[in-house]
Formats: sequence, C-alpha cells, structure tokens
Amino acid sequence: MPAPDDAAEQIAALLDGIVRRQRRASREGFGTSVTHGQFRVLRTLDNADQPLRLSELAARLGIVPRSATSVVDDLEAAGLVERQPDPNDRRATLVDLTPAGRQILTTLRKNRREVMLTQLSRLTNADQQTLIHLLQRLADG
Amino acid sequence: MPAPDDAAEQIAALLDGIVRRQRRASREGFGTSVTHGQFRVLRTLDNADQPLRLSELAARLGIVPRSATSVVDDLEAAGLVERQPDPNDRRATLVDLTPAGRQILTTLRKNRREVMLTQLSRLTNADQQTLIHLLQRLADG
DNA sequence: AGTTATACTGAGGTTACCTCACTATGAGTG
DNA sequence: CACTCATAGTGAGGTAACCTCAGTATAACT
Repeated sequence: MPAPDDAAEQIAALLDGIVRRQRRASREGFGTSVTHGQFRVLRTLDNADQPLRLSELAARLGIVPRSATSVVDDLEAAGLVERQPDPNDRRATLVDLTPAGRQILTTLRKNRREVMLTQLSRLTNADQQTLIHLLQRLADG
Repeated sequence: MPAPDDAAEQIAALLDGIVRRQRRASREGFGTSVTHGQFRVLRTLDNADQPLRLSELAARLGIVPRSATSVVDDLEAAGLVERQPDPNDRRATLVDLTPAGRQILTTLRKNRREVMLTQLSRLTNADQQTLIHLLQRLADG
C-alpha cells in the first residue's frame, strides 16, 4: 500500500515545480522576446550542425510537424532562421539558423545559465554531475 | 569560457524533456479527463488537510489568484471541489475537496505513479532518494 | 498510370497560464 | 464615524505551446 505521496509523486512534483520556476524566471528574467519554444528550436538546429527538415526538427523536439511549422514561422519572421527548399525532395523544407539566430542563441544561453545559477549554486560540481547522471537515466525512456 | 552545452544547460534540458514526456504520458496514458492543472489543485487541497482560501491555494500553486479561480471553476463544475464562504471573512472563499474529488485523486495518483514507473524503475531506491534530495535542494530557492 | 505514402500548412481547438480593471468587504486613521 | 487604503475574488481579454483534422504537392511503388 503506497503512501499518499511516495517517491514517484515526490519526484514528479519536484521536477514540475523546478521547471515551472525556471520558465517563469527566464521569461521575466531577461527579454530577448524569444520564447521557450523558439529557444528549443534554435538550440536543436545549432546542435544539429546542419539544416534540418521541418519534420526532422519536429521529431527531435518531440512535437508534431504542424507545431514546428508555427514556431519556425515566427522565428523566420524574426529573422532568426531561414527556410530553404530541399534540393533532393521538393516536398521538403530545410530550416537553418541565420547569423542573427546564432548570435541570439549565444545570448540566450548565457541568460539561461544565469537564471539557473542561483539554484544550481546549491549543488557542488559533483552533485551536479550526479544529478545529470540520474536525470539522464530517467530520460532514456 | 563556457561550453555551448554546459552543466546548467544540460540539466535544464533534461528536466524539461522529462517533464514534457511525463505530461504527455499522463494525458494520453489514462483519461479521467482531469487535467494536470486540476490535478495540482486536488493534490494541494489534499495535502493541506483543510479547506483553503482561493488566494492561499493560488499561493501554494505558485500561480496568481485569477488563474486559480478558473481551475476551481472547472473542478467545481465537475463536482470534485466545493466552494464555501469563509465565515470569518465575507470576501474570502474556502475551497475543499468533495468525496468524489478525494476518490478521483486516489485514482490519479495511482495512474501517475504507473506512468512514472517505467522511467523510475531505471533507478534503484537509493538513487531515487538521492534524486529527491538533489531536486529538493534545487527547488528550495 | 494509378494507388499509396510522405512533407508541409490552413483552420480551429485546448491547457495553463498571464494582466488589467472592477466589486465587495475588511482594517486602520483622524 | 466617515474616509482612505488594502485585500479577496472574478469578468474580460490575451499569450505560449502544444494538439487534431483536412487539404495540397510531391515522391515512390506496383
């Protein structure tokens, strides 16, 4: 018979709270007006080191292609990414970072890091590594 | 000079991904049609062991009172919580679980636990405790 | 040549929040 | 006691980050 608030629920609640606070902090904390969803796209494109198809981008983000379309629309309007036709498949669109996108990403990463710093400073480097390790095992689902 | 994807960013991304997947899983996984936000209210009320003012409820959830109003509206319409006037302050409203609310919360907790189980089973009990400990330190901000 | 699958997008919906402005009530002050 | 000021909740309206469903264009297979 499980307690009303057992390990699973505790972990879930903690994760939830931390993520909630982080989002709020990085929204208020500094405003390049790039949203969290947009940041995720920029980061994914940067990590890919090459233009990605919209559908591939969506897959990496864990969202449906239609949702990626909208985020890319906004980023393109802001001049942070570019759409190009895929030369190998005329149905497909390749999405790539613009120099402006790359630049803003650097700023965003710095801000994000600063936002986390207060929280993270409570943990030693070793603890941070442990946490990463544990979270990775959780995430590998 | 920090790496493009250092500890802070790694942790942020991991947390984000885990929470995202959990939400999706518990949305699709089983449908009592109670949303995540509603679940948070039910859980908070249950943990309080007494009726809470709407503003107090909002404070515990980390949202503004106006947002709590809406969630409570929906829960009340579903018969899972009840509003009662505060006898000590005619401005205030007390929110309490109904028996139906209490019952559904039990089900929800079970589902949620099951959703987490696959992920969580990758960690030993000791690891789970470590994780809780680390997350708590992160959360105490 | 015809069916079937894939890539993207228009239209429209949901959840979980937010702010701003308003009403009702309580609390403190001269 | 009348006045000001703070607090409790809510109506109206908005945003971000998703979703589904249907449609068009292109590719791939038979």
